[in-house]
Amino acid sequence: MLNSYSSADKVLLAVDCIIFGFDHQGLKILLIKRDFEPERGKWSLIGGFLKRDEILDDAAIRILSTYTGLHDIYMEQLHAYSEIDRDPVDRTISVSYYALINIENHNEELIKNYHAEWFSIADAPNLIFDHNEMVQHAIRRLRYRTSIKPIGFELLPEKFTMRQLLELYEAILSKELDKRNFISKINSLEILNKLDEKDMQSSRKGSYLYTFNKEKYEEKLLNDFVLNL
Amino acid sequence: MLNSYSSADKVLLAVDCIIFGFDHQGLKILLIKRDFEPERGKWSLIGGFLKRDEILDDAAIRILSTYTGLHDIYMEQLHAYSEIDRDPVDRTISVSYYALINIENHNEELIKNYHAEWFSIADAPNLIFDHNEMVQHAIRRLRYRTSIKPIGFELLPEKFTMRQLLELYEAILSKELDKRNFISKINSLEILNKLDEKDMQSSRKGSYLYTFNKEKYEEKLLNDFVLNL
DNA sequence: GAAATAAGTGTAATCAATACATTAATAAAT
DNA sequence: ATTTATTAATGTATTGATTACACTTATTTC
Repeated sequence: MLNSYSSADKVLLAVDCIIFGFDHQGLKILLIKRDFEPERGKWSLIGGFLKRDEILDDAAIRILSTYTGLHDIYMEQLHAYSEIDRDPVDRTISVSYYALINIENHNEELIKNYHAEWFSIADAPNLIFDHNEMVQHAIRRLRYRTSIKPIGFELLPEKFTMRQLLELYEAILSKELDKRNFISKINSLEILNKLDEKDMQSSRKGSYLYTFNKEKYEEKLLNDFVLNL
Repeated sequence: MLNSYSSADKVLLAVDCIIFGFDHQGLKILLIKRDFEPERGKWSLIGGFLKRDEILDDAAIRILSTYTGLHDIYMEQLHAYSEIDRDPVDRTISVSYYALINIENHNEELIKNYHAEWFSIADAPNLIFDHNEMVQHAIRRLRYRTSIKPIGFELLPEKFTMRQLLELYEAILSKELDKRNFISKINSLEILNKLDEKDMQSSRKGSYLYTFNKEKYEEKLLNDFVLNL
């Protein structure tokens, strides 16, 4: 039995993560100021190299948790980028992943230590290598995903109002949605729990808080429903 | 300036192609009997290793054309597979691509020389490594793609009948479609040219042949339409 | 010219998506 | 205590899209 494919070239394999978060200002991504060459001091996605004894999904999870302290996060592989000189140092193929996180949950300490920062999608700085392209690609995928599955719950705090949910969808799809139609569609999915509790921040009247009902959602998923907003 | 990321591990990067074809028997994939170790003699997707000076898309194109003689074929990257021992010889990450080809156009000679063969999706043999999973994944993607863009034209001969088109969609989606509704939906897209010519193979009456109108299609694409079958 | 075969065609019924405006609840101000 | 300001909550009618469904036509073969 052989123990190598002798003629083939080996390459470096990197993982880059597009980390989406959401707050009252809209949809954001987490970027880091590179502290090593090349391109030291420029903004970049967070990333790292795949280890010999590690699968890509685990590398993505490791990288995400190193920089944010978060575990059990929704991540999805996006695409492999392989332009010859995309990284000038060495031939590196990068596999991108995107993650959705609740912006309140991450570890502030870590983010500070790594010189990471949240940027609104609209005014994110220019990024190194092909990272701008990766971000655009991830936004498209996020929009698509959102249109077929109610994915956005990962981006909200555990308890949220209908308005927050509406604004999240508006941010992701970057279009205005009709409030009444939105609410009735969401309600028709029957994947939310309406709490007795109200959020009094937003108005005099106060608005009911909801939680995402994961069991009902999983149940529904079997009959792969579509959310047409 | 550095000239390597010294601490990172290098790996082999392979490309595997799921090649779809279509004929009167339905949807098919092209498989090859491996003539090298490991798993010599077993069925496999066609694939190869990424070269140092090559991007993934080009590797996929090179591999496809080596085995089929075809050029200018629709291919799309699918997913990177990275289980540690997916290939027992050496740590190999594989990026899958799928292609749609007109089954009549490939080079029979080449296919024979390489011991490649077309198999109906339903009765394809068991494949090496994680190739079965790759195929399943590709079928899902093909279905999805078909539902949002009229992609299937790549799989038909240049001139085709409505029945052939209908049967192609039925094969891809693996469900029956209503003939009248299908035809009126396709017609409403206005992306076909109806020829004066008839195909007399299929019936006494003969059925009109159509060609795909690429210009009209490109025009339509701008307003990203959806094909809801 | 009768029989066989697949092609070609239209409508009504149902379901889904959209557009749209008023009342309700409460806190703050006076 | 009353008024004012603010956002939450709610339903319906219209339009558009999707589905279900059956008969006639053209042609070849016998």
